[in-house]
Amino acid sequence: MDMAPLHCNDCPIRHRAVCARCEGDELGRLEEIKYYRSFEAGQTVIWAGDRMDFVGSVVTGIATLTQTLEDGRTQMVGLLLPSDFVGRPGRMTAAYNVTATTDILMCCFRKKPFEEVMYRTPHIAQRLLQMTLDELDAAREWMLLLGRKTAREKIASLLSIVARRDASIKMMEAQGQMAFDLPLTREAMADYLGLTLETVSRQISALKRDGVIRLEGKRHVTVPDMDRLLLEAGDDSDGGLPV
Amino acid sequence: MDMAPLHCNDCPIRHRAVCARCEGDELGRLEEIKYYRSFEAGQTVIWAGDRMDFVGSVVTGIATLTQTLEDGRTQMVGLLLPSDFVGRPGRMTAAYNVTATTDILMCCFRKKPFEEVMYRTPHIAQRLLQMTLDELDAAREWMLLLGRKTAREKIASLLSIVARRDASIKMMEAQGQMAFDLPLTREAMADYLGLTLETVSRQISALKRDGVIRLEGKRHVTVPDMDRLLLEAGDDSDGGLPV
DNA sequence: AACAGCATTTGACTCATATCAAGAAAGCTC
DNA sequence: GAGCTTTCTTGATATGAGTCAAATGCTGTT
Repeated sequence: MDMAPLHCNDCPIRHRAVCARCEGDELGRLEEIKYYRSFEAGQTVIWAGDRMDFVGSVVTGIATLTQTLEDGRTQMVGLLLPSDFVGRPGRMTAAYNVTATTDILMCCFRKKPFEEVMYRTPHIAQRLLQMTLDELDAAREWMLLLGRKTAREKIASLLSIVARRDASIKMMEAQGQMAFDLPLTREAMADYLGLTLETVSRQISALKRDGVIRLEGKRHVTVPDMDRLLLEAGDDSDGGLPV
Repeated sequence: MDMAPLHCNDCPIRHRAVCARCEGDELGRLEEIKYYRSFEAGQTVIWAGDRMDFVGSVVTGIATLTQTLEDGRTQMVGLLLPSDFVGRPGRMTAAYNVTATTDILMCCFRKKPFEEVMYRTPHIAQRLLQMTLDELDAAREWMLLLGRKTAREKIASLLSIVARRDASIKMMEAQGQMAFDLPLTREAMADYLGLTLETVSRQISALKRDGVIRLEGKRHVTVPDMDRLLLEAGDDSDGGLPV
């Protein structure tokens, strides 16, 4: 089970989260009002439409934002990784379902006190603006994927994003041979990519058959040649998200 | 041809744009550094990847943000209406193509001076954060549309968004019978919805045949029953974007 | 070891949308 | 207003991804 860090200075997301630009006093104000919550894999953090009286950051683990149509069709609209921010200052109700994909630990603030601190602390609003702009860019990249890419390109894109992120955590370049774990089930991948889980499965098999990837178990992926994968993803060479 | 307002107080987007929360002094600082540019329908404002040394707001007219894959497939990722902001403080190059769909007038600021004013003026950053969060919500709504809606639902969704926006400009409720002009060609609609222009045309014909809409000319749409259109759009009842 | 419960893969078939092609309508230019 | 060009509509056909169904493989349980 995750242990909550006692002090912000020991926090693994200290320099990437909404608090990243705060120092000394400013950090102190946040530290005073923060509290931790944890959720088990599979648990729902919030339902769309529910009253939401807190905001917060993912400290460890992975969560998803999803939207659904009345008849149950669902689309993932965000993948929340450590340091990502949940909730919107100035809004009463949640706009999306937030679900824990793995066990997660969140650093939370009641909305009201957070808003007050934010208005007194430009560094928080500045950092939140920067993070929101990054999310907007990521959302627009996904719009291109959802609207115009083929199933194979969608899968290759998802794999290369996961590979890139994994590389950035390990502080390596995303090139040559790479290996990583998929943090999502086939169904979650389908919801992310706007596909059915059968199509996801078939396309992963096809990429395997064509030597673009190798699989050990269902979740561990090896990419012998990152450039080849990027080619399959169909992005132009200056490629995509810097995740 | 559009005339640029001499003073911000006469500006049609004074209370909706990035300057909305500024008064007196704050507004003065922006007024000092602003300048106007206009573009004709069809002109490209910026190409993705180009160096971008200004930011600005659309004052009148409509522009689009698009992304493209190498082979020419293109996806619209944003529709810029009056008061929408273009460009990102802190970034060197444009991330998307910006194209004028109609003649447009833009209120621009060189990026450097704007950034300096913004850091001294919390009201600007606050307003920009709010606008960016709204855009992110809109982008996520579009992700649901692109990933999970049928062609018919996509068209109905676009029509209802245009109808709603038109109503909000005219300060009316979006219900009962409504009439408005489509600001986009069939091709632009296709790029927005992740469809081909033939499919757009067919689905519009189908909605007409089924009595959901009426057409006068290619561009003028009458919706006899807004609720029926919303039903066709497939959103749940608490429905979508408040554009 | 046998079994239950999932997640995943694979197969056969269907269907929605894309593609290719032609024609009609609307807008412009001279 | 004749002759362009561009935009839009419609038809015939192809195809990629969805649907329905069954089989396989894993995980954990008793």
